[in-house]
Amino acid sequence: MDRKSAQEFDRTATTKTAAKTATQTTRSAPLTIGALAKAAGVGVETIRYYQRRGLLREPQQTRGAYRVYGEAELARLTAIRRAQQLGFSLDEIDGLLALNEERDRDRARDAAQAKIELIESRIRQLQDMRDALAELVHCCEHTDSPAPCPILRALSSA
Amino acid sequence: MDRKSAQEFDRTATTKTAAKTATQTTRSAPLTIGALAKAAGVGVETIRYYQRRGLLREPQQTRGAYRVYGEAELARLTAIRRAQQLGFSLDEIDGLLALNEERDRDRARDAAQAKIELIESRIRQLQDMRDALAELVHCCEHTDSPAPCPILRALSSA
DNA sequence: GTTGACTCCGTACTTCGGTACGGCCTTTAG
DNA sequence: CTAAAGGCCGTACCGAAGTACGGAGTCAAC
Repeated sequence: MDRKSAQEFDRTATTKTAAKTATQTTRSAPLTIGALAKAAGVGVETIRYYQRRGLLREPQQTRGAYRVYGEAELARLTAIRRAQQLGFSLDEIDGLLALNEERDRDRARDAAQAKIELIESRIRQLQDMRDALAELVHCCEHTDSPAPCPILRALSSA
Repeated sequence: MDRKSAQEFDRTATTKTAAKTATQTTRSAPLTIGALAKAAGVGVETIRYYQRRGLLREPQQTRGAYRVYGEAELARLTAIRRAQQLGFSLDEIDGLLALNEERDRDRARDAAQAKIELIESRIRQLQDMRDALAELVHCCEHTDSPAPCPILRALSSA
């Protein structure tokens, strides 16, 4: 009996795509979860984790007791990986991939812009750390030997 | 380590004589854990967490059933916070604060140098993300309206 | 002499993105 | 037919640095 699959998040999910996947997915490349994982370069457990999270649909089609995956799932995993490399979290990716390519350009651009700003603020933080550390190292290298370590002093001094 | 000195093991709550008579090193302000937390700008739970972790000693001195903290603990918490701001983990800080200011200068400098390199590699990663995102945003802003979003296309295209 | 704030202690939970384990079932190759 | 490989499921665990909670005890002020 089929698992009811908690995938009734109807976020206006482009009926076009839903209709096409039924015909396209099945006829391209039938994959087991293991084959899909290998093709996408992730672990089987990762796929199952994405499914639990609602980030990847469980395919409705099965071969015997096993689910059958296709190009749609592979494409989605690839998109997830790319978005991760751009710094998006899985939650953000979920939202991003639910956007409509034509109608939601503003939202996509805003998300990207916001992410840029977050990344840049993090970069500045890290640069501050690096500068402070570099200063201490420089100081350490230019202090004569019998003196206490300027780095450790910087941590402990009042 | 060398700061242990002779302290009375006074478990009875009735003796109040321990207040100022002791000629400790720098036992200036007797603090409860709450006062110490406030002074250090951390939460009480954080202090207790550091103690469990072995990063902060539990003071042997007590007033009644409560532990008494002093300048030493405050200084240590301050040092921990400073080291954290430089990007060190609590484990690393534990090691760092165990170093000897005179004898372990090399080790401190090496740790700082290694941390710098780690930070710089992280910065480069983030810059790559930012550049890729900026490129996409730029692309998005220079694409005519009825076209699909280049950002979303970049994620999903084959 | 009671109230209320504080302390102590142990434990569980948080975020994030997975990874691992164990048991059972199914599929498929030999 | 059988055995190995793989799939399915639920659950626990990882690391990092805490945060939260609950119960019991205690200190101090009024």
